[in-house]
Amino acid sequence: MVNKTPAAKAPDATRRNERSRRAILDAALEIVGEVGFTKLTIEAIAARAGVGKQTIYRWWPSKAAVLLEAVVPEGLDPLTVELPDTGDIEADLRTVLRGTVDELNNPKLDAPTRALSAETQNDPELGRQLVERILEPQLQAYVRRLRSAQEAGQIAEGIDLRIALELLVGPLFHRWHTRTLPLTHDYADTVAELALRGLTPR
Amino acid sequence: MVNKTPAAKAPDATRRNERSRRAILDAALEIVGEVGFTKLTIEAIAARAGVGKQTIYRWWPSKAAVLLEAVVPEGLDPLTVELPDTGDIEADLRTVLRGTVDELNNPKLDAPTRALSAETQNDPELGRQLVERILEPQLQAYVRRLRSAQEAGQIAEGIDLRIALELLVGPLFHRWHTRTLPLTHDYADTVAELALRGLTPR
Amino acid sequence: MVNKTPAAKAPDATRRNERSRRAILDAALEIVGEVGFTKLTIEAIAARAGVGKQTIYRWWPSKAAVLLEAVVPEGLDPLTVELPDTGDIEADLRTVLRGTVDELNNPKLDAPTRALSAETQNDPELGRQLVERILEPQLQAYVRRLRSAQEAGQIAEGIDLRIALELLVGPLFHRWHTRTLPLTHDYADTVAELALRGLTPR
Amino acid sequence: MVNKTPAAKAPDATRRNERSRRAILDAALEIVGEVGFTKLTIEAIAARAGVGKQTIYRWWPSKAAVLLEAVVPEGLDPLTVELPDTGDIEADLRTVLRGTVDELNNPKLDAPTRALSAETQNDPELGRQLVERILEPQLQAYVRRLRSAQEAGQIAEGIDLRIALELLVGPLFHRWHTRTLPLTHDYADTVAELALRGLTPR
DNA sequence: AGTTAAGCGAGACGGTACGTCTGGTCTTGCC
DNA sequence: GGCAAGACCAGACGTACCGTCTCGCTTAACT
Repeated sequence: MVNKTPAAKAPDATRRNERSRRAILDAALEIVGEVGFTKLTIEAIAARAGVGKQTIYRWWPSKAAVLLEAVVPEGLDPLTVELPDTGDIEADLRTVLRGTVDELNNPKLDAPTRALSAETQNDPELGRQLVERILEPQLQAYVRRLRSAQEAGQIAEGIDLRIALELLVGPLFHRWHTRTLPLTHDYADTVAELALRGLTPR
Repeated sequence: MVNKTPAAKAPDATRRNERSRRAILDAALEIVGEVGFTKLTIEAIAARAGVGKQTIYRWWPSKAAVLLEAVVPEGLDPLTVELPDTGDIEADLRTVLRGTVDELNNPKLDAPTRALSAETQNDPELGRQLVERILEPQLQAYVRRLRSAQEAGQIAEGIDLRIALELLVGPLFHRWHTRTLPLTHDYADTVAELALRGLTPR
Repeated sequence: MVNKTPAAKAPDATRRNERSRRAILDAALEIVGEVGFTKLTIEAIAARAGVGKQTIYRWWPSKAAVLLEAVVPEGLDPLTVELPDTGDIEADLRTVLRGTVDELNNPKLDAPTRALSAETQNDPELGRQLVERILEPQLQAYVRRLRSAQEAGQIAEGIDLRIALELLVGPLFHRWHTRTLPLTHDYADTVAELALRGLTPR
Repeated sequence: MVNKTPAAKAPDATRRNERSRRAILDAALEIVGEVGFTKLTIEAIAARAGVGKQTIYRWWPSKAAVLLEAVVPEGLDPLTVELPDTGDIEADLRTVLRGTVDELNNPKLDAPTRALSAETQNDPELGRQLVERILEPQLQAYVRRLRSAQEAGQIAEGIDLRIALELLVGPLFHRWHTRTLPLTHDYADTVAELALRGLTPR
């Protein structure tokens, strides 16, 4: 399928100007970092990128969509994501959760990430894309690692690994989202420990 | 403290028109339910409420602030919140998490709640208020109930109850926020069970 | 009955606060001199005069009416106006027209006078009042002086003195109104001379 | 000179939409005739003309400027204006002043003309433009006709023709402006006669 | 002397319009 | 045909004033 609506006339992607595309994505990231998502405007992006507004409207449906593409790691994300597997599930989870904490604390990513996170509440379609292209691949990697642990007898049989995963990442996102308390490595460790304790066989 | 900025001249709250206030809050809730937060405008609220725009700007700093006040249960929320305490911590948590699931699934609350949740990402001050006035009182109730269970020996000593609480509610909010999978009573039960399993003494 | 319109409730003028009245007139004159008539607002007058807005609305129908009252020489204008009569009509007219030129060039009166002059175009009722209370008494004084000259044989019989008067003052007001060329004593003299030349008997 | 302020970025006049321009001018004239200048608003013009407000603000600095352009005869006014020259100066002036009286009595032109006349008092720059683009060309035509009469010996040498002109038109504008007495052909004739009498050689 | 009814300062209110900003579309001319 | 540029229609923004309406408070005048 090429067009959602029959009347839509899709632009010819082969003639697309890659320089303009990069300039737009870079400008969007810069501006969102400077003034926040609310004051990020298509006009400002176009001006900063030295680009006509139509060039943005031609390729993206909204400023959030631009930001989404700007945030997605350029080359290879979809399925390449993999968690470490040393055989020690708790150690591996600590490592990963600490990494997640570090990412969430990264000030350069903070503005666009929060902006996108916010916008998904108002724009479910955007949310679907963000989940599909960024979140879900990572969650699947968790599931695969947990399955490996389950097969090794480190996690009780019969446990829904999807829920297990949410037990691990839910607390981190909750704290990030509400800004109630700081996200630290200690916190990551404790979450990993307590969650795992609920998952291990008795 | 009376004024944030010395130059600000606060309006006289004793002269405030309560009818207008209610009309504004009601109109905001109605409109956000109809067209979503992005298309909710101050002008539309004023028009629907039969009120001048200035009357909104006089008392609220943003449409999000209006919505916040509209969503807060009118009379008595701050500390009255209390969780059931039957002595059976798992049963009580199931009850409460099921209730939370029901609230999150309530279509009438969905639009304003997501709108506020989103806006807190762009407006930290709003987030602070939302946490302080709505979220934190409820979380504290969790902490009190968990402490009671801890004292009854149902939860291991030395466990940080704040983190315990996040283990319970984090997964629910994560699923609500990402719209990945449905929020059901079964899900609430499973989360309660697995989280508690990690908290109980060995 | 005291009221023109049955519904109108006239305020009791005997209880009027003279201090407030003066403060309002003074404030209006000050502000119009500072920012011009367009930016003269009732609110600004009230604020500067330390007066409630209602006190202005109670006694005047518009900001132009305030200005009109502020500009009218306080005590004695209506019929006291009299032109000099030395027996030499040309000399007397030169004196008077030079005086008019001086008044029109007075920078303190310029702003309010132009403002009122302008407003009469949009508000004929105001124009009627301004003519009746300020302009007409002066014009009548001209007519009386011209009649005296006519009776002395210095002005031809049969000449409409109303038109004669307009021949004298019309050019001055035209030049003042259009700001085309400067208003000088020389100009006043020349107008008096040429106009009179058209009025004298052959 | 291109820009008054160096920072101003002038819009590209070659891209201007002529249909919008005409619609705006027509709408302004209509509305001013219906409700008067004070209640003429930019918003109403835009709405009636089916035009965005910005399109008005882009090309005109004020509603008065719009009206000025709307009132200026479209094609060819600047120097084409010429008074009749039959050789009989008094007859010619009667013709012209009668024509002026008719124009000033034209009810369709009355509202916008009075509005502009009024506005020039508050906005000297507008006054300058109105004089330059409308009034002065006509006055110059008077001067040329008077010079022709002077050269024919019908007007005394040494008379300042600029002042002579003001003797003729000043009275008419004074009466129009003050609305004291009606403007009739008889009045025009009398003014022409008396003024000329003052100008002719003895 | 006590009551009562205005005028008064203050400012909240329902409105209208302001002049600006941005959204999203359309047009022009360059490449 | 993509693109930079930017004019265009549309409409929300947040502000300024409008003219009306309470609210207490003075401040007479009239019991």
